[in-house]
Amino acid sequence: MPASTGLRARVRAELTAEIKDEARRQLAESGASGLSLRAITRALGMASSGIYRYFPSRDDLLTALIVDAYDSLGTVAEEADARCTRDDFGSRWAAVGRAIRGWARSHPQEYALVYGSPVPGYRAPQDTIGPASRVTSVLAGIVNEASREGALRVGLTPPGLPPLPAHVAAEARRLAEVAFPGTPDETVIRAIEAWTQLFGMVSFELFGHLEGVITDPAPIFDRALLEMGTHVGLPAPRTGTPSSGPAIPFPESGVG
Amino acid sequence: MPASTGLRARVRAELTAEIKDEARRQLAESGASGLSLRAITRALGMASSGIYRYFPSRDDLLTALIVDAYDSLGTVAEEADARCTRDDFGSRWAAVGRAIRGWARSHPQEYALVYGSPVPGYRAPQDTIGPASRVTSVLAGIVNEASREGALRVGLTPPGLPPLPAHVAAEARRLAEVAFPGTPDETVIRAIEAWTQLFGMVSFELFGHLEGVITDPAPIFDRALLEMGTHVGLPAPRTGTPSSGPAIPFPESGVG
DNA sequence: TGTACATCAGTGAACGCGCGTTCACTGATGTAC
DNA sequence: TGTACATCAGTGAACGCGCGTTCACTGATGTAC
Repeated sequence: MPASTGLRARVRAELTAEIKDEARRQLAESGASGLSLRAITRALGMASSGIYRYFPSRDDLLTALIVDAYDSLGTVAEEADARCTRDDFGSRWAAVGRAIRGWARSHPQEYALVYGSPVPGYRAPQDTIGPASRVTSVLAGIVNEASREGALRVGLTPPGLPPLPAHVAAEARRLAEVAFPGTPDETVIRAIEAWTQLFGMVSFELFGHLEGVITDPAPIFDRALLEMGTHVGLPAPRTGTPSSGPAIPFPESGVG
Repeated sequence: MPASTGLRARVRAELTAEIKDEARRQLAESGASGLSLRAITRALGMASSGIYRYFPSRDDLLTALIVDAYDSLGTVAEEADARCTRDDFGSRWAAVGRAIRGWARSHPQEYALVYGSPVPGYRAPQDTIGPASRVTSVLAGIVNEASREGALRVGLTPPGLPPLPAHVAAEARRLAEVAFPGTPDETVIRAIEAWTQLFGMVSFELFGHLEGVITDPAPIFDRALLEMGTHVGLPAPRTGTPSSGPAIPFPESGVG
C-alpha cells in the first residue's frame, strides 16, 4: 500500500511539473500578467477546472514559478562556486557572475519574472524570501570567506576618495551584522554596489538596452566582473583573466 | 479661421493628454499588459470606441507612453545637468544620477514600463529610439566633455588590473567613434559599467530587491554615484560630497 | 454676413473572443476489515 | 483474498466578467464662396 500511495503521489508530482513547464513556456510568450490557467489546461488537454486540484489559484501557480526560478538560479550559482578552488576568490566571483548571466540568458522569462517589473496586483508571500536569498548568499559568502582568510585588499582605492559618510557607515555596520560578519565597512558597501551592478548589466542585456550600444556583451560583462571584484577588494582570478573564455561551461543555448 | 482651427486642435491636444494621463494612472495599478482602452474611456466618461479618434490601437497608445516616459526622464536629466557648473564634472555626474533616481521614484510605473521587463507581444517602433537615448547622451556628454578638457584621470586603478582584452578594446574603440570621441578605451568601458550600475541600483530599489537588505537606499546610492564617477575617472564633486543632502531638489513625492 | 458643404468628434450596438473560479458530478484508485 | 467504504482526480457546464476593434450613425465645428 505504500507503493500504491507512492504511485498516486508520483503521478501527481509529474502532472504538477508538467503544469509548471507549460506555464513557463507561456510565460515567454505572454509574460507573467498574461499567464492563463485556461491556456495551460488547454495545452495539456485537460478540463480548465482540473488545474485547481494542483494549484488553488493563479497566484499560487505564480508563486511556485517564482520559487522555482529563484531555486534554479540559486542552484546554478552554488554549483558554479563549488567548482572553483576554495581560496581562489577572484575566480569564484567571476564564475558565479557568469553563471548568473548564463542562467538569465537561458531562462529569460523566469529572469524577467523575478528581476523585472513587479507583477501588478501580485504580492510575493513569505515563501519566496528563502529561495530568493540563495544567490545573494553565494556572492556574499565569497566576500566573507575572503575577508575571514585575510585575502581581501582593504582600504579605499583610489586613495583620494573621502571616507564613508556616517549614514552609509551605519548601514554597512548593520549589514555586516546580518550578512557580512567581520567585513570592513567599505567592503560591505562595495559588495552591495557590485551586486547591483552585476544584475544591472544582466537586466540591461536581457531587456534590450544594450542593443545598438554593445555588439557582444560577453567580453564586456567579463571585464566588468573583473573590475567589480577588484573594486570590492578580491584578488585577481588565479588562472587567467575571466575574459579568456568560459573555462566553466554554463548553458547559453535556448536563447532565440 | 486659423483661430477656430487652433481651438479644435487645442481641444484635441487636451483630450489626448487626458487619455495619456489616465493611462499612466492605470499603468500603476495594472501594469503595461493590463492597460485597458475600455477602462480608460470609462474613467473619462466617453464611449469605448471614442478613443480610436486619438490612438489607432492599443500599441500606439503604449508607444506614446513609452516615448513620453523617455522624454520626461531625458528632460529631467538634461535640466539637472544644466543646473551645474560646466566644468564641475563630478557634481554633474552626481546630479544627473540623482535626478534619474528621483524621476524613477516619482514615476515608478513609467520607469517599469521602459526599464522593466519588456511588454510581451509589443515591439517598440523606431520612434522610441531618439527619446530613449537622451538620458544616455547626458551621461556620455559629461564624460566626453571631461575628456576633451583634460579633466579626466586616465589609467587603470588599482594599478594591478590587467589591460583591456582585445575584444573589449575593440568594442571600446567602436563605441568611442559613435558616442565617446577622443575618450580612452578604459574610460569608455568604465562609463558603460557605471551606466549599467546606475540603472541597476535604481531598478533594484524600485523592484523591491533592496527590501530587507538596505534600510535607506538614498545615502548608499549617493556613495555609489561618487565611487562610480571616480571609477570612470571624473574628478570629485567640487562642493562637498553628493551625500551631504540634495542641494538640487528633485521630486521624491508621489511614492506610496 | 449668410448659406451649402465637408470634415471631424463622439456614440452605441455588436462581433468574437478570453478569463478565473465554482459546483455537482462520475469513476478510478486506495484503505480497512 | 474479497468486499464496503472513503478519498481523490478529473469533467463539463455555468457564472459573471472584461477585452480590442469595427461600423453605421448623429451632430457639431470649421471652410469656401
